[in-house]
Amino acid sequence: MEKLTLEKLVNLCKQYGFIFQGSEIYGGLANTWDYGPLGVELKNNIKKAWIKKFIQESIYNVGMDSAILMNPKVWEASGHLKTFNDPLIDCRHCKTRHRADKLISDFTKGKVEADGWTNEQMMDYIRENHIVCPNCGKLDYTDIRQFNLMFKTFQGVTEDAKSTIYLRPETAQGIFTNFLNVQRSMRLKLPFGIGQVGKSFRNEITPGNFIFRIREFEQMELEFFCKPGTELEWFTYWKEYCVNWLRELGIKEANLRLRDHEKEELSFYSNATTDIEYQFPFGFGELWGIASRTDYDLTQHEKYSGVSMAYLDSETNEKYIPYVIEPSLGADRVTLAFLSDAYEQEELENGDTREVMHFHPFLAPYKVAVLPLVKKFHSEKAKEVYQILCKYFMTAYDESGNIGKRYRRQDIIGTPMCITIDDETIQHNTVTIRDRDTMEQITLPLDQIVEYITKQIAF
RNA sequence: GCGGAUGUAGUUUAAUGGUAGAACCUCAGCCUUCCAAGCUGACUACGUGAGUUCGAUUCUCAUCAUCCGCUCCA
Repeated sequence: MEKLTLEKLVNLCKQYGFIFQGSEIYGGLANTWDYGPLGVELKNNIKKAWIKKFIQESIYNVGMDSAILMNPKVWEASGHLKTFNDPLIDCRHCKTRHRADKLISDFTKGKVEADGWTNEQMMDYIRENHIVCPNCGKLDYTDIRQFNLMFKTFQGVTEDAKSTIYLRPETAQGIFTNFLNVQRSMRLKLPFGIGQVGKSFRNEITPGNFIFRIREFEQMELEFFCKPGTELEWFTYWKEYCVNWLRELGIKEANLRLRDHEKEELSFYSNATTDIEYQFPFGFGELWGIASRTDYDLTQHEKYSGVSMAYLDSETNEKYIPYVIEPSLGADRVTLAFLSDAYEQEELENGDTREVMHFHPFLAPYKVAVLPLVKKFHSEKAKEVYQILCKYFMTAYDESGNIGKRYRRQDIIGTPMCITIDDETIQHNTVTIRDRDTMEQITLPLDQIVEYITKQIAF
């Protein structure tokens, strides 16, 4: 079988209405992608599957949906304002990139700190003191550019009243800032988790690889709060829980791997981090980051807001700030993973090949297609059947071309079941259901098909 | 952001300093009673902008986008 390339997948997504390039008729806008009719069904089904497993089926967890715009102090507390904002400078000669403030600080051995300087001040200082490129020794820099990973916008209707606010770079902070609200209103006891699905924005310096790294992306995050000391047990628990979710939805084992972060790689606040990586057409990439974040986030918010984040443990009467396990999954990345995992090229008996998308039926954009065997004899009855099914499932209807062609159209977009309407249907109210994977056909009375399909697509 | 490559219908592609042909796909009609059959017809493209030229899809420049490498990824 030919290897799936990213190019092939991008084309398939475009051709069949999964994903289109953003603003295409205006020449596009870099790294923006729009989900088409099938893509949005797939992605919504993935989100539904996540919510089902992590909220509905977990005795510990509840859901929420916080605002994208937040008080800027949130980002001071979280550290994003500081660490997501670098003055960068390139050496024209050797093409290396440096942080301007670090060049100055290194050059003066820490005697001069450029914190709070304007770009012009830093540039002047570098020129006046002849601070050469540490890599090649030349003094040939580009201008300083501010690389702010957070998108800025303004709140306030009049220009003079406007204040800078940010589009959130992660959904997590909306959960931390609501920790007390959720705990109190839902009468939750540790351990418990709060999950949410939502858009985040990061001005990535190098986006790319289709929807793998985009600047506007969607996250499915769980913040799981537990008693200090128990965090590593829960870390393992959620790691397995996440992998199981992927397995149950049919991700191929061979395309998955776990990567534990080495001590040196860990963020300063984390005492354990594992990435679940998936083998995309361009190689392995991070799909799901599971991090044990200690009490860093809640402590920071306590510090900056002045509001106590302590939890009163009613069993021991202790007060403490809970520790946090954060499994954070990119919705677009995992959509890409399901797309490439579903792709298969099948050899047919006559030597032809066909492309088939083998989505888990729960994820498939259309669950079932209704196909009249011959348009002029069976389409009236077929439309009746369509009207029944569309109340329950995303249902496709196709009457153009011959029956074989219509089966294949459904195969390539991953529809698991096709229902053919023939003379038998008209005479005896029975239909033929053909399964995409087994190619088996079964005959069922019309009044049993809703129940049958419901069973087939269960997750 | 830097370096390199690329840009012709939805897709894959052909040709050309005198504005483009095909295949597949799609659509309509005929035909067709279970896996891309056939026939007839139809729609659709030179990424965008400027320059050179009598005339540019072709040459030049800019821009946008994509791909590959570098850089970056709290």
